[in-house]
Amino acid sequence: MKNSFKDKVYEFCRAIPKGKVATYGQIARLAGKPKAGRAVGLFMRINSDAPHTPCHRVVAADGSLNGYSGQGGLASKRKMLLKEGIILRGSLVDLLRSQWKKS
DNA sequence: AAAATGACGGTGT
DNA sequence: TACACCGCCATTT
Repeated sequence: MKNSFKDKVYEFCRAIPKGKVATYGQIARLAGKPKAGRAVGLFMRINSDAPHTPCHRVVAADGSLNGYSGQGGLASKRKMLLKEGIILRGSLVDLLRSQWKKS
């Protein structure tokens, strides 16, 4: 209920536009803790995963899909990203073209 | 208060 | 590109 780091993470997570992806480190940075990427991933995992928060649009710094607690796991995540127009290079996301940039 | 946990990031090999 | 190691952090027990 507080405006804690965790809440900010979810907030930014929801701010990711369709067709774009963000890295854990980027969200952490926006939340004010550039090195808290680890914590960010932790929050994604405990999150309700449902469309409430598009945690599937969050990938690792190199574009690799590390994990997904949602249904289907990584396989489903990859599929969703592809469907949203995000370019996938094998198991890696083409960050050069699909990484979200905060205006 | 201290220890354990984990969907990370960067660097070196 | 893949793998191993270390450093960093918030939350929970």
